[in-house]
Amino acid sequence: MASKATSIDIAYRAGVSQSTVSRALRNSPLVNLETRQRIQAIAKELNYKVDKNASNLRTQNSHTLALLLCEDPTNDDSLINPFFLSMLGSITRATAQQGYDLLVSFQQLSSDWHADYEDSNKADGIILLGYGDYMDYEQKLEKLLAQNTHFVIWGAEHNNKSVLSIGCDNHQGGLIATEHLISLGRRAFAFLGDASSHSPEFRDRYLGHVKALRCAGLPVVQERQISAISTESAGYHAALALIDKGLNFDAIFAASDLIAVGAIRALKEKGYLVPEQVAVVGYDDIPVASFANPPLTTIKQNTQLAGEILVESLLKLIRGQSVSPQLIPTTLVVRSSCGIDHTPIA
Amino acid sequence: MASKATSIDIAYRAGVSQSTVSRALRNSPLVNLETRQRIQAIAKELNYKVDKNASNLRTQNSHTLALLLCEDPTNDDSLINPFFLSMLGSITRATAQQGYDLLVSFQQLSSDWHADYEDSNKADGIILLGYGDYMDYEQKLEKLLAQNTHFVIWGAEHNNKSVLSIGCDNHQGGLIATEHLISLGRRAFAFLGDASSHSPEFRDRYLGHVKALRCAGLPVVQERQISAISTESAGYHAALALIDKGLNFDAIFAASDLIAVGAIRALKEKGYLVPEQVAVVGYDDIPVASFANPPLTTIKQNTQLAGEILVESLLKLIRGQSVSPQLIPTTLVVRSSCGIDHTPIA
DNA sequence: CTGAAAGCGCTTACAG
DNA sequence: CTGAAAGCGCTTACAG
Repeated sequence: MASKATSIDIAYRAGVSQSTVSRALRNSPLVNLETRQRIQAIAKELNYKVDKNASNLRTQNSHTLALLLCEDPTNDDSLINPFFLSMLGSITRATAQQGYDLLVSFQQLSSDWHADYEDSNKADGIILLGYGDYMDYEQKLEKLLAQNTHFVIWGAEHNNKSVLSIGCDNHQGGLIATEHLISLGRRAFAFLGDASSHSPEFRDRYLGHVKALRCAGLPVVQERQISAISTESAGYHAALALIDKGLNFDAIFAASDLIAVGAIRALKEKGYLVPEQVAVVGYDDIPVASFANPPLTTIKQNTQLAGEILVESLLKLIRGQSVSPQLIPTTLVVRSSCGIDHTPIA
Repeated sequence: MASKATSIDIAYRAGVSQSTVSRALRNSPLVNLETRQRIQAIAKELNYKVDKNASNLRTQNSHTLALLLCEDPTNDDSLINPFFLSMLGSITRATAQQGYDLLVSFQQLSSDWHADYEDSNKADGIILLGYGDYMDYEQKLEKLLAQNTHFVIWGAEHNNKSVLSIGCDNHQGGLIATEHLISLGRRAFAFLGDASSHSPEFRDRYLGHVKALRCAGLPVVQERQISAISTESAGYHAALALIDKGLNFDAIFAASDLIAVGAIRALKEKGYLVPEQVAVVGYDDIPVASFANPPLTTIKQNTQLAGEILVESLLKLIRGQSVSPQLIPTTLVVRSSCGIDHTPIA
């Protein structure tokens, strides 16, 4: 096996200096057109590629973005939340479209993630993605900030204005989901999902939900809010806990589709008819949503657009351009899990 | 912002040479234990990280693996096959566990993918993943081989013995899926999926299917094999085409879950009862499978294990250790889409 | 056990 | 338009 061609090999064949080769390959107008083309032809012939390590070392930037998936460690290890998988796909595409490479990593496996990437010069910036416990990594964000690391974070808007967050409008999502249920005649609502400041995205969904109730003059019943992380099993258990309380309810707004799907399973096991007795709305529009039984009405987050905006914003940040947090609108996807017009039970 | 600390900064503070710092940070026993610890403490304090570009350039290896997702370009751009998304997740994990980084990329966006990664020294090896048209990239594989690139390919075993392939045992999968249907009394089979050499994985599933029919003394009816790529919509149209032929059939073996889900939709639209009149088995066990209506019986590929084996094998290849192709056994996941004992119709 | 030095393969002022 | 040279931040023989 011949070892890889370097710019020196090309210089030798072309009878020019290595500097000229370097310039020609970057298509510098400084180099005579004919020489440039000759050099490029030789490079192609030798299957030459610029050594990124060398050029990055020299220029001190990597043309690489890092994606850190910070998932709730209580999740089953083998399952990544399908919503994030979808985001991962769109971020991968958007990154490639911008001519950057994408380094992917999971948080749990690297305790020192805040420093691992940019500091080791492998990435110019970081995208943080995850429904983690925000309290947990608040300090890590501080550290990133202190180090002047370029990063964007997916999710709710952040208290600290220096943190650039991009996310879907969770408040609006919670609002329209609930308004839809109200318009169908539902009156007694339960909310399944953590609504504390540990899960700012879920909390915003909850706040939107509460706002819709208030606007409609409906009561907000604390006992019908059951905490749950975003898994099918948490949704299942949250719904069981709700049922156990013996309270009346005719609608469930679940903070995520996985929770909704688990809740539907629990409801059916306990003999409830969905949507006749209990309407259910989820959040995310993961692929499973349309295959649930009944198919799940949900709030769709545009992951395609989200990935693009995330990447674009990070790139702007890296280039020193000004960027501001963005809220991406969500849309209601109506399927049959909320049924049609309903006579209120309470 | 202070610029990043280098080994020289540490050397200065520790009052030793830069060489000693480098050794100490790699925990070399050559360096006096006390000195080593002092240096490591200073490094920690300065939040120092080795510059990977520099060390990679020097050592000529990158501790990075590249994953190339080669998807069928006829797919909807926004959707990645959930099976590959799941593989992506397990590969990401497995790579991190081995202390490597993962670079992710899609084929369509880079015409020159065969050279982009290893040649530019950003990755030590490549994992190729995709239900592409194998004929299409046969030559690209040749090129990879010619360049002595380290790579593993997910999928069917390859004619060229120099290509290391890791995959699930598609033949066995097709066999057990069909045997299961036969055991339930099904006799008139249709196969939905490309069975040509363009899709070696699907073809192996088909061959396993045919073998089971032969063993049971059942006819293999050419007209009931309808080509389809792995999308829900292709499955839908394939099933419609099958129905249009006016042939009798009481079982469908679909080459993938997406095809199966599309086929079920078509069957239901046309008034067929699933599984009463037509039993359906899919392949992959994607998340949607359990939520299909009826829940889909399918062949599960162990993506967790597959990711680990893929990464381990590639790493062995890179280290020059011997590796051989591996076939990962599949398992039958029985749900309700094949129903129970059935009186044959033909 | 430690240091001085070479060199990985580029990019880019500087000089002509 | 082109070349000689410095230098990015490491690792690792080589010499002591």
